[in-house]
Amino acid sequence: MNNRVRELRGERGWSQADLAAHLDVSRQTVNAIETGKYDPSLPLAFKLAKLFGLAIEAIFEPVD
Amino acid sequence: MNNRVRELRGERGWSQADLAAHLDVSRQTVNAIETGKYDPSLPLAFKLAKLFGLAIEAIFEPVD
DNA sequence: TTCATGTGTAAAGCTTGCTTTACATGGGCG
DNA sequence: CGCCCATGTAAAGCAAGCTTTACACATGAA
Repeated sequence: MNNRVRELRGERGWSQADLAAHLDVSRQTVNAIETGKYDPSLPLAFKLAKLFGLAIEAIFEPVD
Repeated sequence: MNNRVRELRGERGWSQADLAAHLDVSRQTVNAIETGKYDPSLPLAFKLAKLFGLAIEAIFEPVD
């Protein structure tokens, strides 16, 4: 699963810690998602989509 | 998180076992998602969306 | 140089997602 | 009645998501 989280975060000038605070998760979780260590849960994917004002499909892409 | 999986499955005349086979998961996993025991992973949500020809947002709704 | 900030990573531990096996119930059909 | 099918649920176990604490490194500013 590829994602555009780092790019979208960068557009807003946010640090990983800033984004983590907005999502109410740890900074390590944001880092793990950005670096592809694991995929977010579905609820967290929805939080990201809402925060960035995008559809989940516009942020995440199943790589198969 | 509410979802329309049971409804969408019903429209196709599929059993939980049928849907599970299409998704390559166990029947118990389909049942657990339909009965709200837990949410699917993001990759499984993408599989459901693709199978039903819908956006993830059209199947799942964060209840908050 | 010293310090703060941002990022990457690691370990231990808890919770959630998913598996296999198994049993119970209800409905329809012979 | 006896049988099949669909569904619900439970237990045990493994994998994935997320936490806290902690350390390393790079960059930029004082």
